[in-house]
Amino acid sequence: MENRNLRAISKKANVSIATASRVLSGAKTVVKISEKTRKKVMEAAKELDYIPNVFAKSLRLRKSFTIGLVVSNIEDYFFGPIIRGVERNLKSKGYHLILADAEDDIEKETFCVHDLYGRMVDGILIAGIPAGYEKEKLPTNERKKVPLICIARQIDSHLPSVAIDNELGGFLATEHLIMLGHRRIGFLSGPPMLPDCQSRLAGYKSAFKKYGLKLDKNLIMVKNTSPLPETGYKAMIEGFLNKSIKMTACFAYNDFMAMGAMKALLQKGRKIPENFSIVGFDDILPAAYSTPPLTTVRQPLEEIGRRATSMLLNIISKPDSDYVGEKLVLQPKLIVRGSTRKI
Amino acid sequence: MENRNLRAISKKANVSIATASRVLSGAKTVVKISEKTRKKVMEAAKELDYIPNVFAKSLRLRKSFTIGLVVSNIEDYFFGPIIRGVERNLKSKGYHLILADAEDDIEKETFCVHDLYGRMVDGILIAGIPAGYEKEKLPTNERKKVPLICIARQIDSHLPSVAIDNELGGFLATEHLIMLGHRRIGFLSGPPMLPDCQSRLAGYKSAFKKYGLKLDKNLIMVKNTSPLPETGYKAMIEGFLNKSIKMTACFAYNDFMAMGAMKALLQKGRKIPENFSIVGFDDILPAAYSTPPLTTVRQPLEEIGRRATSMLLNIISKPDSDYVGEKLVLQPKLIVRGSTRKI
DNA sequence: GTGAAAGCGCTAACAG
DNA sequence: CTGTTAGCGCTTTCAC
Repeated sequence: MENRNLRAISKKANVSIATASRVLSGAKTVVKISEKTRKKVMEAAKELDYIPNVFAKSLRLRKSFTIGLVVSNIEDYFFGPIIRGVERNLKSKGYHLILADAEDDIEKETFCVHDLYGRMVDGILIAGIPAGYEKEKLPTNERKKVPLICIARQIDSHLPSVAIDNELGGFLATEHLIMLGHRRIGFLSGPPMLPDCQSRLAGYKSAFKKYGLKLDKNLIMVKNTSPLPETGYKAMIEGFLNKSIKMTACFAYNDFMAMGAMKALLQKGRKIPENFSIVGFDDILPAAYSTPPLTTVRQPLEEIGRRATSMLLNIISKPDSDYVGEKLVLQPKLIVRGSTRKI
Repeated sequence: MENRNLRAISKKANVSIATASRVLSGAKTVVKISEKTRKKVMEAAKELDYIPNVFAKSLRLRKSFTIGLVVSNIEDYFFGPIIRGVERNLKSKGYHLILADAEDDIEKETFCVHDLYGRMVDGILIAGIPAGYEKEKLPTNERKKVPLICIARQIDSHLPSVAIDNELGGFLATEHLIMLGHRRIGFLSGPPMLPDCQSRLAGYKSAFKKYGLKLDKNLIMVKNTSPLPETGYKAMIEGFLNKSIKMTACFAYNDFMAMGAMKALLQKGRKIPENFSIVGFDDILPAAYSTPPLTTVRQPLEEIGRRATSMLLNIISKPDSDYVGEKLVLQPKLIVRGSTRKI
């Protein structure tokens, strides 16, 4: 009654443990088994309500059928669709997901990754490195040969990654505002150390260049805290509203910051989009439900999660393949809503 | 080089495997070990960069140091803080979190729980059962004796739970509107089968009763899909704006639905709070950043996650305690912002 | 204080 | 086609 293991089944079915294992452990074995014994075993398993012991299996196979996902901040809605993409893909392939939250702290990020190694995960996905990371601090995969992929934020290292072209995204957002006639366009920056923030800024700059606009440092608003609404709110007040700078539009690092900025603008009597246009980034769920609905640059978040997972599982199944530095770059898409207007 | 296990360490330190285990496996053992050998072992472990094999350990100890968390819909921001509360608490105690997303589907929910059993988790947390669940379908913990706790949505069964007093929350929201002079107050319902939705509705009704208002079925707007912005948007249009019903305010099942409803109201020319007041529920992150900022009933989400985790770990450590039906009920809190006003 | 050895449940040679 | 057997790495009696 106590032990629902292969031995119990083999006894009940009058076969050897090995045979029971062959029947129950799935298709892999090339060995053929007679229908009779197969049935006997299956029935015994059903009767005993057999659940294979994953630890014994993992111990034996040196494989955990588990991958770890570290998100930089679980409170950021940005990760919801990514997690979903990862989880769906994983589930359909019999893998499990161990989730770790770095709480936007680089020390915790490092701890999480180390911890995951100890958990013997077959692979690791890192979604959104916290600001302030240093390449050297990020635990590499050398030691344990556990493949590691970066999601949604490229890291200019030897690690493979799946992300959109952030520079193009920044360009599209800025170009959209330029096309609407804006000239004094701000950049509501996320944490400057974030590689994707740098890329979006680069896109912003290249749009300025292409259309012959002059860069002005006063147009760049920075507040070096997590890219949440509060940060956008403060950056907008301190970097623009409390100063006497001319600005008719801005491009925000992400939707969350844009939402915070919109609140600040409205409080100070600006009307969006009549007086001020704003473009976000990501297209998180509430972006379409803000007032006015937010024009933004969409990232295919679920797809990013899904494809990163496929890439990872692929690497896992072919451990000798040379995936170092492989990068998958997806395309962002401008979604025009109500927060931008012709000047 | 290959094997970084206890055997390697014991060889390097010239001790037995047993001794190495005693030193490295932590405090539990009452046996004393001389400082000398302890040091030898520790050094060897450090040199080899030893990571204990959790599978061997779990196999031996019949314990996984892992708990499973099933969320009904990872896209719902509602779960972010809950996950954080769970994860933080777990991490500090050396446990890991396997996350499963039920995608608001009761079949998947069931699958997830079964799957988690197979994963030998030491306990399970279920956050937000999807609508349409049936008590019988929810896998019970009888079989495997794996403790299972419901979070944020009480289920009127024998399962322990941690949640707020939803009826009180519904009462507070409705009372607030009544105090502001509203009499024709709607209820923007979530999926009616959801137990917390029923409780909030009950609170709404009891406020009506207490203040002598008359219930009117026309005031209840229902759209039986996941409680996301889109659902609130449609329910408001179909249940109110397209009809000729008198209504000056409404209480929404949650913030997400409130946001959708606000969009619908604004599109039809209503002004919030001048023409129409609305109260949400949960106080998710963007609630404070909507236009106008949303008056809502706050749930202490992170605390719920944290306390449910403590409860679960407690049960795990004392498997014989009688926790059946234990319920922890926390208090909701009305947060008044800008979406409600005197009539 | 320390070591030898059994065994957790499973899979994969190797025999037969 | 099926059975025997040797471990995977760890903890834990039981000796000494």
